[in-house]
Order: sequence, then structure tokens, then C-alpha cells
Amino acid sequence: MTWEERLSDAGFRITAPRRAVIQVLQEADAPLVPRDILERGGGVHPELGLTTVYRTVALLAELELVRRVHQSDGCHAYVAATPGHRHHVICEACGRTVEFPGSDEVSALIANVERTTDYRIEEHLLQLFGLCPACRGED
Amino acid sequence: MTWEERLSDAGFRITAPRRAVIQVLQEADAPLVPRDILERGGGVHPELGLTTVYRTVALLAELELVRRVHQSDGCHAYVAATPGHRHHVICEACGRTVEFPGSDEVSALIANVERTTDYRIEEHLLQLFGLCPACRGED
DNA sequence: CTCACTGCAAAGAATTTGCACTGAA
DNA sequence: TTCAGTGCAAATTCTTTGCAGTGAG
Repeated sequence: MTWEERLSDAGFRITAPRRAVIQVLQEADAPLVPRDILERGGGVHPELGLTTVYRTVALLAELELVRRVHQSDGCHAYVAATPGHRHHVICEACGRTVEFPGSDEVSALIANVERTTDYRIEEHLLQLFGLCPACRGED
Repeated sequence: MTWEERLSDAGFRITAPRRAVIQVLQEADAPLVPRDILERGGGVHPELGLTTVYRTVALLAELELVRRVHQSDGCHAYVAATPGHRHHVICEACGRTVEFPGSDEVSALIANVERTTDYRIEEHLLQLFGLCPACRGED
């Protein structure tokens, strides 16, 4: 199912600005902040406004089509989400992002922490930062 | 070694505003955003300014005495850091925060991800969210 | 046809910077 | 005594809101 179908099924309209934002996010391989999306989206739909970018990413995030990632400097960038997968490795040099599945290690860790801290864990935020193969100079 | 000694050793001066910010952060058991720190710090040093709070947390974070944590709503809150420990469990109800050590599971996970993605992992951000024992109604 | 969606401009936060003054070392 | 550190006010972002016009369904 495409993003447009998902929007449509959820009762939202398919408009030119939304198409532009969707296209930009789907083509990006690194997290983008709203301003990035505006700039790139301008190539597709020049009238695009920043307000609409904010509203659209909020909508897409709610439908879990994109995910918000956190960065040490500029927080709140967005990347396309792979369904079921929840974590990101972000290249510190080029920003290129890859998702990896929530793994057994994470489950084991959570069980472990629940036992030692007596908290009941419901959510987690896990992001790894490093260098992608290309930026390590092995391209 | 106290925080003041650490500051001093690093060549920074010990001032009343810095003492106030330090005291507030050391007494807090949940992450605080700059405005929180300002309000609480006002009880200790009424002239405290928001600018100084920003500058002081940046300094403390650089010395790794506090850590910046990310929250889904208001990003960028700060908590006292336990040396060597790197992760937090934050209670979704009361905000109370507990640190837990970087464990074998995390190392295993990282090794795993390095293998499958071919990224070289250098940093990670791991935060768990859940309910602390008190907020689960078992107090 | 309707009303969800849009862009603009303005309002509101969050954060940083310029600057003269003050007090820690 | 000196200059790092401070508070204020102003400047910059970043993000949200109010509103009248417009086009998707």
C-alpha cells in the first residue's frame, strides 16, 4: 500500500503539497528537518509553505509512515519508516540512515532492566551513530 | 570529586549562579528543561538568568557531569550523569529517572548491527520509557 | 457544493548573541 | 587587578495559530 493510499484510507485528502512532501521523504536517505523538506519540496511544488511541511510531517508521523529521529544538534528530523522496524543507524558524516529491526538483544535488555530497576518498560528510543561504509573511505 | 572541583580543575570559576544550577540538577530525580532549572534555581540564587542556565548546562554537559536526554515533546532536558553509565529509564507518569549501565546486551546488539549494516558504530542513544514502581500504584 | 487543506502573516516558544558590569581567583 | 562569567535586552531560530481563499472528493 502506498503512502497516498494510506492517507486516503485514513480519510485525508491527497493534495499537491502533500505529494511533494511525501516524494521528498521517500527519496531521502538521511533524516530531514522541516526546512530541508521545504527546500527540496520547492522543486516539485514551488508554492509549498513551511507551515504545510510541519502539518504534513506531523500527519505522516501519526500514521507511522515517517519517524522522528533525534540528533545531538538539530533535534526533530524525519525519515521514512520501514514498518515493524524501529531503530536507526545514522552516519555521522553524511547523515545516511539505515533501519534495523528491533532484535532479541533489545528484548533481553528490556527484560533485564525491568528486573533490576523494577520499572515497567513501555517504550524505547534507540539510535546508533557511526560511519557508513562509504564515509569510512571504503567506497 | 565534586562537580565544583571538576569545574575548578578544568579552569572554570565557581560562581553563585553555577552553584545554584548544580544544586538544582543534583537534587532533581527527573530530567529538567532550562526553564525548570531557572525556576528552581531562583530559590537558591534569585538573580539567576535564563541565559546563564543555558550556558551552564552546556558547560556541565561538556564536562559530562550532566547528560542531555530527549523527550517526545520537549526535547533537550538535562539530568545528572552517573559516570560510566549511559542510559536512562524515564517514568512516563512522574518523570523520575534511573540510570542503568551499558550492558552486554547493548554491546552484543552493536556488534550485530555493525555486522549486518556494515556501519562502524561510535555512539548510541538509548532511553527507555515506562512506569516506575510508585506510579504503577504499588507504592 | 463543502469543508479539509493551504499559504501567509503574526504570535509564541526556544535558544543565542552583544554588551557593559561585576566578582572569583 | 584582570578577565571569565553574568544579566538584560535584542536578535535568531523553530514551531504553532488565525484566517480567508481554494480545490479535492
